[in-house]
Amino acid sequence: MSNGVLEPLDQAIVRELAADGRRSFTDLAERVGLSVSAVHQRVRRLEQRGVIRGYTARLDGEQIGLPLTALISLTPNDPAAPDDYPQRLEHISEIESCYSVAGDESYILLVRVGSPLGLEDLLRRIREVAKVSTRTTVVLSTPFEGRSPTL
Amino acid sequence: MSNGVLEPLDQAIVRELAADGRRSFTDLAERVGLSVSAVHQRVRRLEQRGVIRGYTARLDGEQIGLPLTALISLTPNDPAAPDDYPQRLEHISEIESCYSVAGDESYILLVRVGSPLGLEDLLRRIREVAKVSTRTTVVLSTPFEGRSPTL
DNA sequence: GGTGAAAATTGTGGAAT
DNA sequence: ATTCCACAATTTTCACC
Repeated sequence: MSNGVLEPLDQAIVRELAADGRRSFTDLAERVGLSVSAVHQRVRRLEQRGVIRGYTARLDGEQIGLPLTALISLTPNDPAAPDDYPQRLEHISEIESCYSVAGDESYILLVRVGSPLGLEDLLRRIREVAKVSTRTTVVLSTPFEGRSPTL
Repeated sequence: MSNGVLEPLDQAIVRELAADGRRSFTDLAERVGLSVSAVHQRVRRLEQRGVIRGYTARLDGEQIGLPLTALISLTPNDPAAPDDYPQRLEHISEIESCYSVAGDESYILLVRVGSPLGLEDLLRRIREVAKVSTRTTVVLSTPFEGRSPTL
């Protein structure tokens, strides 16, 4: 399938929905210069093609009881073990994102917890279920996060 | 202000909107067991209080022309310089998130670019504008990302 | 693909409890 | 703070280009 570049109109739609995921079709139609129906159809197609993976509310970690964010680097205890770490970690809800990376470590996780004790417990669970050693970098503050990319 | 814990009803609403940012008020009302108006009012209040910071479409980096993700650690060249890095970096649109962290480095950035050349150029700009040295970890794949937290 | 319009559904504000 | 109600706006489908 067509990889890489998005058609300019789809690009415009996607940009608007990245900036405001609740923008109405009416609003989108005006901004991109199409009829409401046309926009509607394009958005559905973008969703089906997986260009748009979904919509989400961006939340304030402090105010929802998860004030502690951390980045955790994973290094396998047994380098010969099969690489099924994502599957092993998927069920741990505190893990927001999981990246497979090039470099010294194998994976980097972004996690959110309620307290230092919660982090300690989370690390114990991660090491146990995935048989890895961990290196944790605590986030002190978040100047900005989840900004929408410029297409 | 009330910090930390959210009222159970607000918690339920926030959880639903994290899972699907386009859920309708009607839908939300059914799921949390309130009238549409009550939900409507609560959502507006959550937005005003900043618990909900906004809504966004989650996009597939590959399909929007930004297939290369990286984590960049920043270390100040001059440790005595004033700490205004976030301000200096804010205008660089490739930087999706900026975390101030405890540990060897001062900041960790999550960035998305179109190509290795794009990454090279981005690194040059970051070093130039922020007077930092950088350490880059390239993301090979993303098993999962941006999952909504369990409240 | 796109348009325009009808029908169904949802959003929004106000008065009352 | 919640519910009910009425009106405005949006979503969704469909026939036609």
